[in-house]
Amino acid sequence: MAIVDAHKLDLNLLLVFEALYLERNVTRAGQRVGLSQPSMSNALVRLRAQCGDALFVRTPSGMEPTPYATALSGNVLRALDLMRATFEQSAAFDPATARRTFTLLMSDFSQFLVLPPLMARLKQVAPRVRLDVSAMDRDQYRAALESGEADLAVGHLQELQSGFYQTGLFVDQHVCVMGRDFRMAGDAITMDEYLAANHLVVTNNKTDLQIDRDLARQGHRRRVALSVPRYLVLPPLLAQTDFIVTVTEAIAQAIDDAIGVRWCPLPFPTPLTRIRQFWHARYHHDPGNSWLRQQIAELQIGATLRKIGSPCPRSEPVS
DNA sequence: TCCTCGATGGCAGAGTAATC
DNA sequence: GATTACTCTGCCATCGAGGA
Repeated sequence: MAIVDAHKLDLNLLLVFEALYLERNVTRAGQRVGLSQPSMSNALVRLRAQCGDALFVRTPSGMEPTPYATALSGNVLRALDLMRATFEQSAAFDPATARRTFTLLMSDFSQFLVLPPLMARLKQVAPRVRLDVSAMDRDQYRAALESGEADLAVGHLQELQSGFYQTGLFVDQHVCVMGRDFRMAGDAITMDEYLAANHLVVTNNKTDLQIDRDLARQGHRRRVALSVPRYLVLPPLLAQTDFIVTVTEAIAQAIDDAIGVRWCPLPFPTPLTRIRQFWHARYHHDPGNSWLRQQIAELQIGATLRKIGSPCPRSEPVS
C-alpha cells in the first residue's frame, strides 16, 4: 500500500472513489459523476496507482471495496460532505436550514440588551443557527475580528472605531441609580449629593473612567466604595446598600424592573453611549455575516432606547 | 452461447511549461 | 506575447472475463 502524496492527489479522484463506493458499478458511477465508462475505468486506474491498492475488485455482486477502500471510505465521504457544505455556505446563506455557528464579542451590557430579542428572533427564522458569545477581554476584540476568530462585535467599543465596518444600533445616556438605603432631598440628585455618595463602579464600563476624568477636570472627585467587573451583581448590592451607580438608562430600567429602585439624570452632562456592531472587511460580503448583521440591526431593543437610522442601517467603513 | 460490464488501445482536445 | 512540445484527461471502439 503506497503512502498517498497529498500534493499529487487529484481531488476529482475522490469523487470517483465516492461514486464507486456508493454505486459498486463503474458504469453507474460514471453516470453519477458525468464520465463515460472508459473514463471512469481510467480514473480508477489512476486512483489505484496513487493509493497502491486495487480499491475495488470485480465480484458477482458488483465492484466490491477492498478492506483498504472500506477503511478510507468514512473519512473520504466525510471530507467531501464537508467541502460541499463549505462551498454551499459561502455561496448562499439560507437561515431556515443553515447550521452555522457565529461567534459574537459583547460586553455583558450588550449581552443583556441584545441576546434576548436576538435569540427569540433566531428561534423563529433560523432554528439551527448557533451563537457563541466570547468572554474575551475587550483589548483582544480587534485581533479576534481580524483573525476571523469572531464574526461580529457589538457594544460601545471606542477601540474599534477605526479600521472596521460598522453600523449604529442605538444610543443611550447615563443616569444615576440609587440603592434602597440612599437618601436625598429631592427627586433629582444634586452635585453635592452625587459627590458625597458611596459609588459602585463597574470596571468593565469604560465610561466610568471617563466620568472620573471629567469630574477631575472640574476639581471634583467621587468616592468609590466598591468596584466590580460585571453588571450582574448590581441588583442585589443596590437592594441592600446606600450605594449609587452610574449606568446607562437601559441598565437602570432593567435593575428597576428586577428589584424596584430609583434612578434619575446625572447632575452633570455626559456623552451619549453609542452602541454599534463592528465587523472586519473579510466578512463584509459574507452572506451569513450580512444576514446576522441585518437581524441585529432590526431588533427592537429596550423601550427607553433610541434607534439609529432606518431598519437597515448603512454600513460605514472607517479608516 | 449470449449478455453484462470492466479494461485497454488509439485518438483528440485542452492545459501547461519551456523557448524564443 | 506567440509558438511549440509535452502531459493529462476523456471518448469511441473493442477486447476479454465471468455469470446465467
